[in-house]
Amino acid sequence: MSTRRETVRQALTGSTGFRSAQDLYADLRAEGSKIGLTTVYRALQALSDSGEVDVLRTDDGEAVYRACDSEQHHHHLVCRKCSTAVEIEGPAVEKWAAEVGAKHGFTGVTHTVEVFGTCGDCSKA
Amino acid sequence: MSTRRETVRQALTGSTGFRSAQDLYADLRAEGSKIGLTTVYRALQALSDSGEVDVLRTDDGEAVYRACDSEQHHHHLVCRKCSTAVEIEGPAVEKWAAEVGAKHGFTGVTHTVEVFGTCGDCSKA
DNA sequence: GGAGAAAATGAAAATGATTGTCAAAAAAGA
DNA sequence: TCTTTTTTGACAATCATTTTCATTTTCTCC
Ligand SMILES: [Zn+2]
Ligand SMILES: [Zn+2]
Ligand SMILES: [Zn+2]
Ligand SMILES: [Zn+2]
Repeated sequence: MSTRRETVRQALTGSTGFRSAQDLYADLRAEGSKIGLTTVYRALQALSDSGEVDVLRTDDGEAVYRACDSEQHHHHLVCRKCSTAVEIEGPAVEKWAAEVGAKHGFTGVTHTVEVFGTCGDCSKA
Repeated sequence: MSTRRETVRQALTGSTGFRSAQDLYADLRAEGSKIGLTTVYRALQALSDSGEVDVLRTDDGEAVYRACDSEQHHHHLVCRKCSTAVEIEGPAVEKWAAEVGAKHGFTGVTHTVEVFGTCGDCSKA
């Protein structure tokens, strides 16, 4: 249990939205940490592999991470402006995805589902 | 109506799966075209902007494109191995996404939904 | 058809996120 | 403490994508 990995985890937990590796690195450095960029990437990789954090890609392909409350399978409602996210569930979607996959003879069916919009706070500005 | 853009469009139409810019460029050069990589990128950008082709991101962040039959909003069932894709629809998902967005006070709600798996042909190998 | 303006093209350089390398520093074990 | 293993971080290398910019190809008007 490296302390670095813990540092990154906490930096993520401190945010309600999705954050990029570069973002987190800048924040950590700004608050005095001597952590290296490579280490931030490695920590996020590990956290992501172990399922402790969720990852998604922004429109321009950048990977962003989030330490979600739920350990179970879920999806996100993400604000386009501030990147704040709400964890959401959709049983109907789960079933639909599995069925449509099976219907076309696909195996090992998985899915990615993300909902985007502008959150209440950002809508006012 | 540049002939280059048409060339790229046809290269895409010739494939049933999602293709990357680099892929298409390699193919076009292989078949004798003198097209430049920059032009392929520009053509795909334009086709994507005008909604003529669909775009999605692979796990490693690479953008891949597809010239779909349907002009209407739809989603895809994509093979993880060969990238072949089937156009699918899910009215229930559309409604669910809009509702969950509204319920949390989000405006301008959109969504991305993709289903992945191994297609029948690839499953045999 | 031809001259000049405007748009399209592509080679090469620049960008920017992510990954690889490798030697130093820290942690774990004996 | 001494040795071995793991973690770390500066730096270089990758690689898709974007910018630049000069050249070529269209368009427009005569
Ligand atoms: Zn999540
Ligand atoms: Zn799901
Ligand atoms: Zn499509
Ligand atoms: Zn939809």
